[in-house]
Amino acid sequence: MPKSIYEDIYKDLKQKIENNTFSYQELLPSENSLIQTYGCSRNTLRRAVGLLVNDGYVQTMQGKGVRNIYQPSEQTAFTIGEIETFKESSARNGQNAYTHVALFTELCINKKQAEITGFAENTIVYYIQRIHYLDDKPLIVNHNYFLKEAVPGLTKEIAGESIYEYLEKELHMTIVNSKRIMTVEKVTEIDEKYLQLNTNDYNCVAVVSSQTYNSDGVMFEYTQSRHRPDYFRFYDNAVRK
Amino acid sequence: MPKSIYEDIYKDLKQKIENNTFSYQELLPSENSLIQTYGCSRNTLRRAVGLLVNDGYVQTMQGKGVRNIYQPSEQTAFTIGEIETFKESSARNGQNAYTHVALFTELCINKKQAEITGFAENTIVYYIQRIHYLDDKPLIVNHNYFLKEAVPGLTKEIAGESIYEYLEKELHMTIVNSKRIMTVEKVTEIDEKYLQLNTNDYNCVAVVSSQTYNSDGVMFEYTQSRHRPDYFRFYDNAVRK
DNA sequence: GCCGATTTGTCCGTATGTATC
DNA sequence: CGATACATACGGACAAATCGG
Repeated sequence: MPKSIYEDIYKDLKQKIENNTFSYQELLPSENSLIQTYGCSRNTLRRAVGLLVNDGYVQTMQGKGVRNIYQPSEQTAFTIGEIETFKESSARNGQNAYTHVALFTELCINKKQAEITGFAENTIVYYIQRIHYLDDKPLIVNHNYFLKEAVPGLTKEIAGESIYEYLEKELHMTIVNSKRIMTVEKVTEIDEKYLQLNTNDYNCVAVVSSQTYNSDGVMFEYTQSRHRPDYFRFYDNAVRK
Repeated sequence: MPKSIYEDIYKDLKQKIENNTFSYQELLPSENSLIQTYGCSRNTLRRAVGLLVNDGYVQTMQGKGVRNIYQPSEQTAFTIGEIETFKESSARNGQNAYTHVALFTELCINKKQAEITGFAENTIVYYIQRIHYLDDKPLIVNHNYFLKEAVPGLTKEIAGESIYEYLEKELHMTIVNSKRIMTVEKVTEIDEKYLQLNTNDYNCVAVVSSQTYNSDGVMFEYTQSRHRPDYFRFYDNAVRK
């Protein structure tokens, strides 16, 4: 069931680029010819191409054309860059994922936690500690705070599978956007315990803190993900306005 | 000299949001009323709003309206998230910046360097080592590789000021996009020397590797920025498609 | 639950401007 | 200079989601 035309065109072009239909630095067919092939309007096609620009796949040049600047990223243990779950991301990389739930409890946000998470004081949340394994190697320690009233019926069992799958399929919640901050922090005792880090080797972890909003505009999740530094990569493409 | 209407509207709305014209979680005026106030077409207005969505400033909800979800970020030593120079960024944060050029030389890319940088073997580049200070504190060690033929006339003196200012104002080059990868790496001898790091404290640095393209579609720069972990922050906003 | 008004989302056609070749 | 290609802007039409009566 196709949702929108521009999305279909975007996906089609994206796949063509990934399959090396166009070689690196080659110009794509012009807007007009793509309009012909897809039988759509100019705006619609431009919208699709705009998404590719954001992805860093192509570069548009006024008067010249659209240049393919896609280079397949070298194989890597773990990549981010969009909102995607651990399960999705590991499946995409063809690896074997497993999640261990170390803690599942309710919590009433205190003043200090309110400052960190962005939840109001005295809010009731589920606090979950999870460790994500990839090919039997512990890579990430996750500290999740979910607004209780926004995620009713969440259980430890669900947390062991995929929370987002539950939210989207069962609760029909739509995740819209996620603000993230990347930092580097000293290893804590918890990190050391679960990530099996030798502090003579690395004494830091890569930390991604995120606030996630649903389609009702409520921030329903604060998560701190603490990554093994040697398996952490964060891809990004910046476009100068 | 205003460039485009949608950009002006975007900047105006952005500023209004930053100045708390709308409170957190409040709905902005509807599209129709904004069209009236700006006297523009619907598409133009929607384009401006779309940029705010990408910035994580607002969230659009079909049938409801546009909600302000901007929260001013706590004061921080150094932030990235767009293409901006060290000079711009430090000025924005109201701090005193200084750049020391430790090395300025020409280099012929060998096989190993080709793999790292993405430049072809035997390419001639300028290789520059720079240390960025903020309020007399060394924060970043930069390893720049600039394609020589793309940046003629680059000197050590320019490198001490702002290379990008030179590229844009003197050479009239337009920087278009920049692919970046964030990782965490062990401290090297060079890092230790220049960043005055105590390895008992932190033995890692935050590394941002970037490939930058100009409007001719040439990758003219590869840079590896090695940041003091305690002053490093990377902001990002992901929008689910 | 239905209906109409409001609001955002998608799509189209067209006109004009600007950069490149 | 003209042809080509992307960039901006406008106006209109219909769809989908929301909300209030």
